[in-house]
Amino acid sequence: MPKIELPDGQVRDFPEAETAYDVARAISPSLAKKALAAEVNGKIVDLARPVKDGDRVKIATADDEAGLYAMRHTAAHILAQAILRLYPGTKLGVGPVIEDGFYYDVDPPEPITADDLARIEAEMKKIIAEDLPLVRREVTRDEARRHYAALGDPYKLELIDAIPDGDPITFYTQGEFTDLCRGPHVPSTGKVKAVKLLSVAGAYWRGDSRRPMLTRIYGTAWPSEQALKDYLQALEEAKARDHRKVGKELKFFTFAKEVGQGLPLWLPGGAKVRRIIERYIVDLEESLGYEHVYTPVLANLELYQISGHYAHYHENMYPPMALDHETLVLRPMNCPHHMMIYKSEPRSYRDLPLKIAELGTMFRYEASGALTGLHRVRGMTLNDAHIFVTPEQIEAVFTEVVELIRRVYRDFGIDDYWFRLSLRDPEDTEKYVQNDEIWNKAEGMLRNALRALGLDFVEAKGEAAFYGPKLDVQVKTALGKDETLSTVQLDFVLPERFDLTYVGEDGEHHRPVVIHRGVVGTMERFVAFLLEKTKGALPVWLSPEQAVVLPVSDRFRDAAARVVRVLKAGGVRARLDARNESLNYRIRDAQVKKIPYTLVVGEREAESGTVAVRRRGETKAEAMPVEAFVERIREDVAARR
RNA sequence: GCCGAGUUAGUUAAACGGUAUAACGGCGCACUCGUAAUGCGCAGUUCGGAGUUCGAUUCUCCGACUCGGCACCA
Repeated sequence: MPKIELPDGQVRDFPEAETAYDVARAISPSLAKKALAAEVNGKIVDLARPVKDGDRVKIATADDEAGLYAMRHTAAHILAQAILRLYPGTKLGVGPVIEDGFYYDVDPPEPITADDLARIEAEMKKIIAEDLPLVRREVTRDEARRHYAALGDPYKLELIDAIPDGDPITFYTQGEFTDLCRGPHVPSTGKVKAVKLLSVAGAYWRGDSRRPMLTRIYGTAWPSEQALKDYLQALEEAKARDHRKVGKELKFFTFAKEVGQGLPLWLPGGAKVRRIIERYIVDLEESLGYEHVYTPVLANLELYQISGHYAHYHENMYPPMALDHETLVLRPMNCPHHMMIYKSEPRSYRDLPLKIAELGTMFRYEASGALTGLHRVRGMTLNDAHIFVTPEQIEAVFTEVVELIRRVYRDFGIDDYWFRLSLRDPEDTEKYVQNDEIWNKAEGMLRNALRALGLDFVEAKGEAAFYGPKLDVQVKTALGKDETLSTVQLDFVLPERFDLTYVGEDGEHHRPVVIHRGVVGTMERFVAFLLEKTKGALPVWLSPEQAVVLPVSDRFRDAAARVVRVLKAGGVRARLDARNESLNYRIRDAQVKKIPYTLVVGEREAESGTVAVRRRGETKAEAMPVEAFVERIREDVAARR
């Protein structure tokens, strides 16, 4: 007589119930119909799984994460089944659920391209219409191996071998198709309501670039056609925010193959925004005791051999140039130069923390396939600083930097971000400087400081810099990809390698610790992020043009020009648009160009010394004296609106 | 770098292997206009190279770049 605890906390008797599905049926027939999976004691399982006395059971429908998960997981199996029907002999990799969808990695006997997706999708719809039940079966390792040996599928065999001893090995069968899978799944293929295949791409087997490349097919699945349609529309809207599109329309930046891949040209509008951001951050940092410097983008290779960059990072560096008696490299990072500034004179504990900052331009040889607009480039300028501290100062300075980051994000209106503590992968001996003691110490310190700050953060193994762990501040791009905007890194390695010292209170030499930090990050990525966040409608304080002044007709051209002069004298970035076009045309143009304020000057305004002010995105205009408008802009800028 | 798909005017797009187009933008002319597109006119080496063909924007090959992923990463 199983007594089952339901999500609302009530405990009920389900005399006949053997499975989660029985529980759903006993609660209500309509729930049984909608049921896709179940959560039993917090674990997502098939509806057909047995329940026992004392279990906590929640029936999952398409409205629940668990239900959607099971549905998309089954959709992945349907995809694999469809591919096997159309491309017999295809070998299967993995087919997991991802955010908003699923994919399956396959190795077909003939290439599958985007043109084939419609066919595969049609076959999937057939399988859904067949409403094939999914049957779970636990198998022995031997049986599983025999199954895939017979099919000649090396990938599944490898997956079987990777399952730890003692873990159950399960097969799910739907119709003629059986897949190695831990589940859970919906009860039958007909429960998958709306599917669509989105794209096809190459993906290395097990994420390893030394291993074969499989064909990955991405798809999405939703509980209804309408939900699918809404999702596809959201995808389209996301594309409209893409900084590559917006940046092109607003003429913020461009690329030219004659200049080079991944080397952006900042056009006047983008350059203006960048300069505003640069002035903002330099002023702010100087007010906090940072000292801004300039150092060259080239350096002797030796500098990067001392730092260890050449050993650990040379694949991302442009190759050395041997000239005269020097061998030079383009710098991929600014740190070594700042180490040399530290070393340029003896330092005392009284000098610390010493904050050396620079808008440092650097060049990294990024893989060609990684380049994406301004998000990933080969030439970039970083809002960089290196803070030299005593070991005792680490936590206080780290905290101060995190607070600076939060302040800057507030000023830019960025509120959707999260912290990632990036740690080394101790297994990866090639990437990371070897010194267990230092790593453990550094990682422990960061973790403690974050806890003391009371910040939520996720830990990510293998994301650290080669010389130390770091705190990354993560945001999402318009297309939904995670990206690092800011970073704070703890470094015990460079001070050693450069033999940095300071004289302590005791008169002895001590080793400082370096904190690397980028707050605004690279100007390229930051501006790209702002463009995507605002869809190009930048706040007044950042807009390259804050106001455009439109004379109603030529008769008011002089009056409008006078207004522009007053605005400019008042510090407003204003422009006259007296083109031989209709007023409506020029208003539309100003809206399309996302200019915050459009000012119309006609007879009424010319006589009274006013302007008719229309805000971006609004249709009503408000008349005010020119001086009042200047004041309004000043308020906007002061409030960083 | 790897897998796949693309590349036509400043931009977005069209053109069975048979005269290269349209819209927007730009420029010129007319209109002198009151809050999201006034009318008319003007301007083009189909990414580069090679090949197939009587003839290539279209087919084939090579290269460059862009896009979607993977790997890498601020």
